[in-house]
Amino acid sequence: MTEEKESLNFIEHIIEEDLATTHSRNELCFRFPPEPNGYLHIGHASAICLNFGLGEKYDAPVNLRFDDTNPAKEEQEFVDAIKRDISWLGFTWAKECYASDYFQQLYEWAVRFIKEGKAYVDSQSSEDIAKQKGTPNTPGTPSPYRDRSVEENLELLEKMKNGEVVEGEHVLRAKIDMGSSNMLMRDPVMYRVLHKHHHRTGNDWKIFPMYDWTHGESDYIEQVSHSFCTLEFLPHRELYDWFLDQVYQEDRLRPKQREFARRNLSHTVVSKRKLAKLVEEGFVKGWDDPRMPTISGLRRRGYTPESIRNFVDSIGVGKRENLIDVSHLEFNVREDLNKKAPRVMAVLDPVKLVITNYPEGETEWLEAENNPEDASAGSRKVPFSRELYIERNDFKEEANRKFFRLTLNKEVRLKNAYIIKGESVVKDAEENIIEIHCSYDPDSRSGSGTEASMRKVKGTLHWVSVADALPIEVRLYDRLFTDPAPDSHKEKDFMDFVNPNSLEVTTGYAEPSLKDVKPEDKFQFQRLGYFVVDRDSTSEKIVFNRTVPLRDSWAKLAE
RNA sequence: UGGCCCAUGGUGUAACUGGCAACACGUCUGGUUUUGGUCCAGAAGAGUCUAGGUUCGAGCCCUAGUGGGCCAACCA
Repeated sequence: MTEEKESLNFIEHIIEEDLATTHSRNELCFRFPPEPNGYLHIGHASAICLNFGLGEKYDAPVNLRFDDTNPAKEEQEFVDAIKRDISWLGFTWAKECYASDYFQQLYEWAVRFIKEGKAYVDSQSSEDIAKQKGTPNTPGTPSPYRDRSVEENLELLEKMKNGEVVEGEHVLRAKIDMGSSNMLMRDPVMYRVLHKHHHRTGNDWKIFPMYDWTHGESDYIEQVSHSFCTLEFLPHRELYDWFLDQVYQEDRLRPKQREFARRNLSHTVVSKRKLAKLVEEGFVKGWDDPRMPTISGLRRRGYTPESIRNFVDSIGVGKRENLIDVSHLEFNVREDLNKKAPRVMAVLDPVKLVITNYPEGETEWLEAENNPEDASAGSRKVPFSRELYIERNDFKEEANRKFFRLTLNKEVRLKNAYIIKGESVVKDAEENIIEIHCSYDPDSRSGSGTEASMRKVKGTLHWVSVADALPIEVRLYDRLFTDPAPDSHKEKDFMDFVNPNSLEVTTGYAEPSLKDVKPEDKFQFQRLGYFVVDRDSTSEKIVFNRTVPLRDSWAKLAE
């Protein structure tokens, strides 16, 4: 066994170092802590793959913890959707946890804080409290309630808890340092009063802990060793540690928060508020619209879990600002689908091709390989006859040498079938081509030894037999935003960058073997791209979403 | 007027305690192929934000500057 020199990302370096100094391997424990207030999106995929990936790498548990401390925004529906999406990505959590399970413990600790003079009830308005906080440049001033007696504090917190005060009347604040250069240390709010129904605790609690007061303590309760979050939480670390200092006991493991940069995808917006606007204003049909950057949208677009995980792994983690080009993501889908998606033929912009020397009324069933990348995928039969559909832009009456498709008097191969030669065209009164006539070489059937090495033809076309053609509906997608970074234009509305042509609905014909497909089945339509069967469509026809075009081919076909 | 974080080809990351800047995507050539896909071979493209310093030697360490980001929700 030779030791492979493996390059670690900075997160793994942190863990390796802790393993070498302070932590034993079986102490490692991670967590993914979504707030159940919306759907998971591609941005979350990074955090999911990071935490669960570490779990797999170090054989350590990863908890799925719902950060459900704000009943105003959270719903059971989102809890279910999040669990479904994480499972779909292929990850398994060790424990399903809820911050709300720790409300009682948190409350008992808070009482202790008061008794120890580390917390007090403030009875000012949120505006006044904000004012006293100062600015990043100027220190804050202490609240007039900062030195309330322990008894009074205890009594008021009890009232808050029992719902005897209205929302906003009091808050519980930690007594830290109003002069700190870190705004978060200026007596942060620990509890606020909220008379809202919570999706799990119902109406039991009238006070709800803030994020900072909940997160580190939840990590501590679950004995999470490393709590990874995004960079904007870096200033929270000092507070995370302060809260932990107050409750930490020597014989327990002490969690650490570390931060990484969130990944930004070009031509993508992940702000919940903005995505919601797209849904509300009808630019997309819902949160799982195939154009949406949500995990469910990507799934419906035909992305595979593997492609998303490979993508996240390949872009790594860092600490700097970034804007990852979507071509990275697209590469990963193509790479995965290339191995998995059976090749089938479909024609989206049909024009009739008549093989003049082929017997009328006859149909022969030709052998077609399902996937050249996967021998075990086997083969199928496709019907061939005198009248076929081919792609309109696969024919030009005459063309230059760079045109690798059908022209008059030149030979091309029909995929899985015969070599044909263009003869003539039939046009209507407006000079539109209605039919293309050609002849075929009966001896050139696929597999008959007429490969390119034997006979050079201009190219290979996909086709569908008219008599057996299966009508289909096809949805072609383009990027949702015209700008690589619609979020960076602070002075402009992101709606200015919504691409009005992000969806093109069209029809076409596919080979009959597709008549029994199921939702989420994926195919490569030869030369047209990767497609996925859409579920619950409103169309009579089978609907296919194009996941992604084949590399380059679509642009060139459309030239 | 403050504090903290970051800075490597077009993009994203590497470079283990300093030792000729690597990988992937993208781009461009050429070859194979019954997909203008795949696959194969190859190329171009950064001398690591700037200026100093330490050192035999700096992308890595130090100082200053510049540029970008974060911090003033009873959101997370």
